[in-house]
Amino acid sequence: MTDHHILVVDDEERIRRLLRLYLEKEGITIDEAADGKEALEKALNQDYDLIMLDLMLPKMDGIEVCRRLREKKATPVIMITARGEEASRIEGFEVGADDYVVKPFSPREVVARVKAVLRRSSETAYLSTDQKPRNVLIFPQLTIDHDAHQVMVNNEEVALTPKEYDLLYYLASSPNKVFTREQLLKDVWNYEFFGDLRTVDTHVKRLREKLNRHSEEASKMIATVWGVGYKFEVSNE
Amino acid sequence: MTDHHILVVDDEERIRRLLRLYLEKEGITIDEAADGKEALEKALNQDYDLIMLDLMLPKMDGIEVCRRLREKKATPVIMITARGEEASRIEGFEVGADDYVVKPFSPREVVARVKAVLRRSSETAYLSTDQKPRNVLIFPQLTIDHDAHQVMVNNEEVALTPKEYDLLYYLASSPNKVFTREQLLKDVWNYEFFGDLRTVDTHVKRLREKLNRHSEEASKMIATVWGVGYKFEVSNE
DNA sequence: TGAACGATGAGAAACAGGTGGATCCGCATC
DNA sequence: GATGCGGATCCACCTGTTTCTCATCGTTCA
Repeated sequence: MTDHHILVVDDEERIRRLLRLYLEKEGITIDEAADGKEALEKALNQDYDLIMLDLMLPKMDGIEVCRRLREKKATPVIMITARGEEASRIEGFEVGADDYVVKPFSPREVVARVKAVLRRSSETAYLSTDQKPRNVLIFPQLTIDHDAHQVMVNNEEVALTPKEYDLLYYLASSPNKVFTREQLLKDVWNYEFFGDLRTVDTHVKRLREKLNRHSEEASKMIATVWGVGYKFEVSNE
Repeated sequence: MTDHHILVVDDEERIRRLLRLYLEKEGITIDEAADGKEALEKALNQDYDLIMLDLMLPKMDGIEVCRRLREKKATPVIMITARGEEASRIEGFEVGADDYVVKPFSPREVVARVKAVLRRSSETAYLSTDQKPRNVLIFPQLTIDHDAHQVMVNNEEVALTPKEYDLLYYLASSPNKVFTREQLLKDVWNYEFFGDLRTVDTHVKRLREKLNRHSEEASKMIATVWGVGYKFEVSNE
């Protein structure tokens, strides 16, 4: 994921900063625009790899920006919509948006979608739709099939709740990397959640519990790092 | 599905844009024409793999375009008709259309038909007409014959309404992959529908109900993924 | 040993899915 | 052009699940 350049359009400075924060971590270069007019100008004058476009904008709404952009360019667009704007969302697809995220979003989710769109736009030329590689993480003992949203331990399915799944998937996506509780709350939960750090503990506990039912080994993969946080540990021999 | 080139003919810009959107995602190159005259000119001067042709067009209607085209070329044609123009549809077949879709169509349906025609025309060279591979999905307990638009459970036919069928077929086309309600509405419903997410639930419910009448097993194939959506689940041994 | 930190359990609150019925719409029939 | 019908959609209640918090108990390590 190198050398990408994307334009973030939102009237709330807070949201722009948040997106910048997470996307720059991925090595992506960010430009910003705060209203529809500015967005369209920049989008037309620069060749972005992707535009993240809020639906409600001063001066010109996201739909209109997208429509006018499409008259000239095929730059991929991810729409950002608030919950309850579903109707306009669909209109967004008609106008040529490639994906959308609903506010409040979790940073993790956004990064995943951005990557997916960037990947897709570079693949689309040579990979036909029905043979896309499946999105699967495989470890000894444990497999996470992200398309099926399914976790297998020793070939038995482990039934996880959404948060448990999200947490496991997040940790397992960066094996052996420690995350603080703060980081986990920020990335796995959405940005409006300012909850208790101990909430993470509770989820870790139940995750271990459920994994443990199928294999004691597997439950040990969620390792506590004293004084720091948690990591998904994979022995490397 | 590589390297195809198709011509989209419709006087409504919105429809052209919509088709472009979904077909380009499949890696297909699109040309557009807005009236019958322009369409015929382009169709004669270029070698398209397929022409999508609206029936009602300014300057020259789709039937006429098709008839004149056929005097010179055998380019496959899919007719686009509005509901209520069924009679002309038949005329379309007489004139040499290969298939038709009725407006408003669902993106999924169009893409499927386009692919089918493209596949057929590349096969037709070496495959005789009556031994075309049938379009059938087979699972333990459940078979979906897409050509016959027929669903069998334990060798008994299950009578489904159109939406129920579309939904089942869509899910079953990507076994074990989870779809959110948003995705399902976007792909299975037509482009004019901006409805309630829970509508999906209702259809799932009735689908399960009907499948369940024939086999409890089969109805369990439509699995709920809590907090995410639905998937068509096939156990994998 | 004690101070800091993690694990745990229980309960309240929020949330999501199932369900049945009301309503709407297009179509066919009379 | 009224009526009936089946399918699609919407709505709101109900129920079971999930999430979050908080207090307490255990553990780690200087």
